[in-house]
Amino acid sequence: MSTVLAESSDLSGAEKVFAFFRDALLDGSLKPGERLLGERELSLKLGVSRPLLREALRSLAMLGFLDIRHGKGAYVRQADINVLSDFFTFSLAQQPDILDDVMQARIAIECQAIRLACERATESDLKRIGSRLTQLMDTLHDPVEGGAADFAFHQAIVEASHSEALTTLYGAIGELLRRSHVQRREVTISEPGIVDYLVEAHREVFLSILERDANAADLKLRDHFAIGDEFRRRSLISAFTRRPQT
Amino acid sequence: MSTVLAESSDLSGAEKVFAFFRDALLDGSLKPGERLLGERELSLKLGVSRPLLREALRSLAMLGFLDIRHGKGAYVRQADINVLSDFFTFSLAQQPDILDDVMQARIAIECQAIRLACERATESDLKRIGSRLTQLMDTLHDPVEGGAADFAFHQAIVEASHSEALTTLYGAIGELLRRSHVQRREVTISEPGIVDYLVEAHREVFLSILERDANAADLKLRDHFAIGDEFRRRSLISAFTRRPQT
DNA sequence: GGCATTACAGTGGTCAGACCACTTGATTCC
DNA sequence: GGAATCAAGTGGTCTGACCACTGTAATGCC
Repeated sequence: MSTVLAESSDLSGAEKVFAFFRDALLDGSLKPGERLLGERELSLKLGVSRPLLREALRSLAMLGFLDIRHGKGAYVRQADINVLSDFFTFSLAQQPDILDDVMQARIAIECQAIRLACERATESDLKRIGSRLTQLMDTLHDPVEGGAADFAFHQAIVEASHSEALTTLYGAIGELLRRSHVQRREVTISEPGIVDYLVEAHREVFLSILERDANAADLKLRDHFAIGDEFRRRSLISAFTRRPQT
Repeated sequence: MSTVLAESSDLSGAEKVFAFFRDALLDGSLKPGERLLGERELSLKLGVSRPLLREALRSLAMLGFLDIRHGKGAYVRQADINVLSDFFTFSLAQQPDILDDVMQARIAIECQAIRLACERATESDLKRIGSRLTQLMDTLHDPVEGGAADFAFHQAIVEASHSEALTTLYGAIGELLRRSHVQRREVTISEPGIVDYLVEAHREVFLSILERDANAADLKLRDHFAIGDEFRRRSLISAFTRRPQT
């Protein structure tokens, strides 16, 4: 570390801090699981202010290299696929028309997840899905809460897959999906038959998991999505039909 | 933004800031190329201290979403997915278990993508997939190049889906998938019948896209994955059977 | 009038010191 | 022995100050 300081006479404070971490991680003096010095002590050692050190620590935590615990300290961690979460939320948010297209990612993940859920779901998983289904039934007439409950139901299915990759990817686009759910609810809320559809479709999806037939569950879920699209299409046609009379 | 502030009475300062950026990017009020308010003004608007805002800004800059210029301001930039691939190369190389689970993400994305490719693939897409198939055929006996060509073939299918969400997700785990391909090739290279299987399976997948039957293509691809798993399972059994004789 | 220099406003970069919230271990009390 | 309290050390956040950079406007010189 004294070597780093000797070399860093022309580095900015931030560069100095990042160089310290880069070198320590690469030369193995900092390993996963190890705890860093406290912020006050480390900022003194590195010759920078504590807020500046915090900027660097927060950045490294966001990149998944550190795990910062309030009251305990900062720990070096093995970065894993969970770091995807923040990146995706911001990355996909910058794409135009993402709320429509993200539906494809949703279908991809959920249809594979429900197959796995048929094989892997525990009693605890099934209870949670059932509970989310109840909550969904209780919020059918409210687009915002209903959309959120709808998302939570589907998320419970993905979690029942017990695939870290699928769960993480789904979580990464979770905010986009929740917004997509709410948007679809708002658009279709006045369509005749929508409430009956929501009740039946979600109940049948749940039953298909209980029956543990992966192919049937996949098909049932795709039907759910296709009919949802049909309601949305009808709603758009209705809106178009009504407009010239306004 | 006032809505965000009204909702955020129980959020920490940092959470408030990140929620602001997430929402601004999602609702399009912040677009790539746009300049943020100055730190002093923005921290006042968000009701947080300037050092705290700087922590968030530095983090977002590290992730590639902002470009901070001394004396000029901070600008929103389009995140580059290649940043994440580099990150994976460095960070996940030590996590062998991820290669198995990420297969579920691969199946999810590819099976949905191939359905869309049957509907949406252009002549140019089909040409590219065909060209990748030829390359795959030319590298059957080399695990490294063959694995890479195999990955490129599948990636071309995902691109032919013309879904930004699927393409982005696939690209982000692309390095992991390429490694997974190579690993599977290395493990199965000595299995009898592997070459014939690789030839037939990939040709049939390509033909299924040409026939534009989404359900059949999905099934064909799942068969491809299942048989690949069988070869891998056989290879593991062979290795186990041979070991006691060594 | 055109060019060069200087000053100023606004920007980010960093600092010191203070206070709040959380965690953990030690001590005291019942 | 168990529960409650306290203290030390941790991270989380704040205020206010000053430094470095950028760009524009004003001023002076030719």
